[in-house]
Order: sequence, then structure tokens, then C-alpha cells
Amino acid sequence: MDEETDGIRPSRLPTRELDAADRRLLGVLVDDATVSYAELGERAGLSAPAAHERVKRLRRSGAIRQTSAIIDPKAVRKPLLAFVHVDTRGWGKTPELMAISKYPEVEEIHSVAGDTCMLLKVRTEDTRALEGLLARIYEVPGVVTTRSYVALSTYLERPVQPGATKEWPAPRHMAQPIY
Amino acid sequence: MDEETDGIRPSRLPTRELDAADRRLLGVLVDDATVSYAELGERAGLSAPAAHERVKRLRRSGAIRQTSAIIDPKAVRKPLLAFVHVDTRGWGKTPELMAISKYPEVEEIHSVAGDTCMLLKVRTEDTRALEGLLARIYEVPGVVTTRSYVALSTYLERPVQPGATKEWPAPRHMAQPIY
DNA sequence: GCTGAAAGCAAAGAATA
DNA sequence: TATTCTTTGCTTTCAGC
Repeated sequence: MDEETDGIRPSRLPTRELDAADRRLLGVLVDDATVSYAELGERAGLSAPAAHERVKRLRRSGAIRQTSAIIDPKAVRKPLLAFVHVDTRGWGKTPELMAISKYPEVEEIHSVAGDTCMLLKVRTEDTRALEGLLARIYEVPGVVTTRSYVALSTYLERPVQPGATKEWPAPRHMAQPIY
Repeated sequence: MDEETDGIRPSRLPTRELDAADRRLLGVLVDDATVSYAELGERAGLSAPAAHERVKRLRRSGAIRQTSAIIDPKAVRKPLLAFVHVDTRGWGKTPELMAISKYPEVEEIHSVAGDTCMLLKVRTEDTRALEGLLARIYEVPGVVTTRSYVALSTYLERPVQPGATKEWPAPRHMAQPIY
């Protein structure tokens, strides 16, 4: 069903700007990617073939990275969510640290600006498993400290939204930046 | 294509434990939810109808929350990712704070344990838009401080993985917990 | 849970505006 | 460029085992 025929393309084409119809298509597909192209076109104000053609283009251009089933973490026994700040000696992004990507508990790895070097999002079965994961992280050369923020409740968690807030009326008390 | 016929069920059934075949199905669908049931069954070692039946069950039970298109943030002009720690006076989870859910820039809202109350994951077009969002957050009654961690690079970002690390061989220097 | 048949939908093309 | 129509092929779906 997918066109994974060529492994040649560098997977990111000269990304043209998305128009309003593309945004509407993305909005529907982010919400529910199981709709038929007929319904997709209907919801986005396009014919089925037009919708299909545009979605293929969105996939080829990389605007749609993938279509994925979103799993309930509790169903796969990972009820514990934590954000781990990792402080390192020297530059944080080492191959050794990246090796933790292989653990399915690790969902995100970012380097960040602020009072820490790296930021991880991890999901584990319980505090014991989190402790084990932290132990592994501490074994990585260069890792100095970690600070973990364990999620007590999650009130919102959703994929990247295509919509953008149109205008931010700057608070009146805020000075105007020159850039 | 979807069975959203009844709005009666509380959307979380007595979740039975997933077996190995369910895990395999989830593994395939997290990676690519566009596969046909024929191919899905093949990859998971099941016939197409069996795969279909199990996937329907996984959807009904809530183990599969939704099927979603994963969008490239850059394609929708949100290249700037930030994690915002919000400190509040009193209890953080107020309806006023939750109101920021309506901004598509806000992807996650968690209450956390640690030296902050709430943790947000937000994506904006640029630093100016982030500033505007922070200004909105500061306008929420009870918000005292925010600390933002702007992502410099993202090295890993993926959906909830069905797999679990089997055994964590506890480092030898670590004392055994009684629980 | 597997097999095999019927209905439905998707993918590709041609003609048109 | 988007639409409609058509056709081919595949997928889903439901029967029975």
C-alpha cells in the first residue's frame, strides 16, 4: 500500500509551501488517518482523487513523516512518564549517549539550551525500571548529573498540529522588538 | 471506515493483557499504520482476518488510541521546540491554565514532581511566537515563573513503543530494594 | 483462528473545464 | 490544476469450517 520502492531519494524534497487545502487535509489526517480518501476529500472540500494526489505529495515531500498507531502507554505497561535532564561534561551528544535510543523506553532525545545539556522523555513500567534506566545513563561517559521530572498527570498529549495561531496580539506593556 | 457508532462506552474497557501477537501487531502499526491487513497479518504471523479482528479489539479496548499522521514540524512552520516549566502559586492545574490547550502550539501539558509544577511541550514558528505564548501563560492567574528549554537539536522522537526492555541487570554496586 | 467468496474501495488513466 | 467518469485490481468483510 505504500510506495517504498526506491531507497534513493534523500527523503526531503524542496518543500513547497503548504496551501489551505493541504492544511485541511493534514488536520483531518492528524485526527484520524483511517478515513477513506472519499471522506477525506469531502471533509477537506476536495474530490477523492485530488485528495489522494495531494496526500501522496505530502508524503513524498516529507510533510507527512509517517502514519502511526498511537498506543495507550498503560496498555503496554509503561504507565510512568518522566522527563530526564542530563548534564554532561563537555558536549552532550556522544555516540554513547545516543546508544540509549535502542531502549524502547526512551521516546525523545533533545539537546537544549538552558541549565541542562540533554533532555529525555522516557516511559517505564514503574519506578524500579526508571531507576534501572537512570543507572544506564549514569554509566555513559561524560554524564555528570540527571534530574528527573516524573509526570503525575498528563492533561494534554497530542501529535504535531498543522494549525497555527494566527495573530498574537502583543501585550500592550511589551516593548516592540526591532526584529 | 471507523466504527464510531456508539458514544456510550466509557472508551476504556476491562483491558485484558496483551499477548505476543498483539505486541507484534502494535509494533507494525506504530511503525506504519498504512499497511493492508494482509501484510499486517503476514508480518505478525497471522492471517488477514485474524489480524483485522485483533486490531479491532485493540481499538475498542483503547490500547490503540488513534491512528494519526505524524507531521514534520518544519513543514507546518513550527521549527522551534521548547519545553516550558511552569511554577504556580498553589495548585497548578487550574481551568485557566488548561485553557492554553486551545493553542495548537501546545502539544503536551503534564503536572510533574520535582522543582516545578507543570511541564509543557510547545512548538512555535520562531522565538517571537514563543515569547507571545509565554506572555499568555504569564497572564494566567497563579503562574509565578516559567523556565524554558529550547531544543537545539532533536536526535530521537518517536511514538510510544510497544516493546519493553526485558531484564534490567541491576548494576552490582546497587543495593537491592525490598520492593 | 483459517479459508474462500462477495462487496466495497482505491489507484490509474482519459476527457473536460 | 481540479474534476468527473471509468476500469482494473486489491482489500476488506463475512460466510462456513
